[in-house]
Amino acid sequence: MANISDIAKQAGVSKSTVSRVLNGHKHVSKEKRRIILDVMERLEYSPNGNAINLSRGKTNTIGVLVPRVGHPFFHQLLEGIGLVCMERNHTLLVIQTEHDPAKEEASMQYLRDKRIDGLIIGAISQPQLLETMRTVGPVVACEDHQDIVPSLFFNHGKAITMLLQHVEERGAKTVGLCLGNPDSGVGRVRREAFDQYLKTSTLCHGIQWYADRCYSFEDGQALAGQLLTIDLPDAIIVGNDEVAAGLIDQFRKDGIRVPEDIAITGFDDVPIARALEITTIRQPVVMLGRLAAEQLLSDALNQSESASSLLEPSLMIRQTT
Amino acid sequence: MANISDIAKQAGVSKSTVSRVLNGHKHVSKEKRRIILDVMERLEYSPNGNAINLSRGKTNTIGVLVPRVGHPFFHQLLEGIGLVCMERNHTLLVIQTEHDPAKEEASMQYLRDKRIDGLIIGAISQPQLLETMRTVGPVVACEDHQDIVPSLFFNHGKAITMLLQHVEERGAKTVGLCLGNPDSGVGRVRREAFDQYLKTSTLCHGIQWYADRCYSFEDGQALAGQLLTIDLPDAIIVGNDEVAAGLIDQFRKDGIRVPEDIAITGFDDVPIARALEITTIRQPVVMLGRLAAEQLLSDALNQSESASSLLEPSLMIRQTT
DNA sequence: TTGAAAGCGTTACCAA
DNA sequence: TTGGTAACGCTTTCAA
Repeated sequence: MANISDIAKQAGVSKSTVSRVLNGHKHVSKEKRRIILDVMERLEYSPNGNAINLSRGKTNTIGVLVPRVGHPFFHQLLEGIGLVCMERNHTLLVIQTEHDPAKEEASMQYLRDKRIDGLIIGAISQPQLLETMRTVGPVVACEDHQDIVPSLFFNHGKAITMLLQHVEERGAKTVGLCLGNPDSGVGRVRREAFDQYLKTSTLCHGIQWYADRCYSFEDGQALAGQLLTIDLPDAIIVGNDEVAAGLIDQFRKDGIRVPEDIAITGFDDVPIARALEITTIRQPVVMLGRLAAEQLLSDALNQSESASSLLEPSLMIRQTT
Repeated sequence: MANISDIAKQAGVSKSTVSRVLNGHKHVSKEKRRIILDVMERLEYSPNGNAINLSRGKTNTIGVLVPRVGHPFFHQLLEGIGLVCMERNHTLLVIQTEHDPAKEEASMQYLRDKRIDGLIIGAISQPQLLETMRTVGPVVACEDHQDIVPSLFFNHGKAITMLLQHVEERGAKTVGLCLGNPDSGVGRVRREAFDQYLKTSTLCHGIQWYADRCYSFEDGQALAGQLLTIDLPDAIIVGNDEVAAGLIDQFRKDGIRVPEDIAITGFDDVPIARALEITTIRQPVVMLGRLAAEQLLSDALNQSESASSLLEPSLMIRQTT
């Protein structure tokens, strides 16, 4: 593979001059520029990205930390981030943590490493890591960690409150809760809002109606099975549409009527929620991804103060409540 | 930020020795190793990734080309690839093309660039590009381009045949077809298999029962509306579970019974297909991602001959046929 | 407008 | 077991 020296030699100029045309600098004579471009063409020259990165001290690459790209929230987030990357000529490095603390910690290495210019946190189970991360490079979170790093996130607390209010209005006296990862920022916020709401309401909750680490349709089906062995609550708030769908599916198979016997709410408004007419929360996740990426990029360029902001959810009322 | 020279100086050894402990080489005295590690700790040293990449001539990073990460097929593929990357200590660079030819072409740059060690093609609209790509670095495709590059892909033709055979056995005399992008490789293969089957069977198809560019739940609902203005076929083969779900949903709302009045099949076996009990085709997409990544990595290491292979679909018979 | 040379932070070869 | 030094391929500063 030809390198910059080969080009310089063949064109009869110095590396500096070649570098100048490479970077579109002025102050290069028309003739030399033409010769250099010719030689490049002839030798099928292509600059080495790592050398550029090393020399410039930056990579035009941003990393994003997600537990799993298959999860609807995260792949929508990735899509938004990816779009901004395209527009602004950046590259997207995806780090899947599978909620593994060790992997979360290892991800910091990329930043330290200088292999990425900045990092977007999709979700993190050890927020304390953020303290160190932000000393290593620009970080933006898509969960509420605004006391530590700039954060853009949905008002999950408000969403939970809206759901509880809604099922209560529909006449529920008892309510269950099913979360994904209870240790994530989102998990904790949801849990807190749930507990908070109950304190000021006559709605009842008992530990037998609590579950977590439910992520899939099948997890929902399994949960339905468990719930059937006890008295059902009047309503259950589920942190994810697919899990809600699994619950509904299994309940109906077992002759439990939704919403008459139990009201069920989902989260995210993915297609399955529309198909099953699930009452759920809609959030513009792709947009969140875009905003986070834009924030990070302008941050990395010191173009603006880093700010946090809270995006509002909307309640989609359908047939399961 | 401390670099390797700083460490060497403070530890009173040469860069070479530091490099040796960094890479876990033997032939370093216990004592020096300890001193060096101490200094590293004290200075919070972290090696520069770009320098390593440049020096080694490789990055332990693989790229993957997808139209859109939000599409179910592609995010499942990404998930599989991502898992292998984790296991084998590699990093995943995601390139979203949005079907844009210019972006597909630009993606080659990463390979040329040496910023990635290999490239996985999720989908590409200009297969001729692959000719050049494979001269630039290792490439594996997840569509059928086996005449050009190693390819791992599903047998879509077989899947269509299985579906047609199944609905015919169930008594269908007339059948419709609904595709996504008819110009994609997958679209063409499916169409061809469909036409082929009809030639050797008494099943009937008419142009009024054909549709394409249907991608979403809503597209399915709209299609149901259109079909209702004409005589329904006995069965319809739909290229995507979400579209099938939309069809079913709208039909049921309009009092059409599925499968009695019309049998409907989907494709992909995503959660919505399980929720609605849709007869569909299951393809282990995450596994395809894993296999492709493993193929690429062993390829990049010259560990094996590059081979292509055809993965078999399975028919999931449920309640809509 | 051009070129020489000093980085950038590693690895790896060759001697010692 | 160690160290010196030449790569790796580019950018950038300083002089000319």
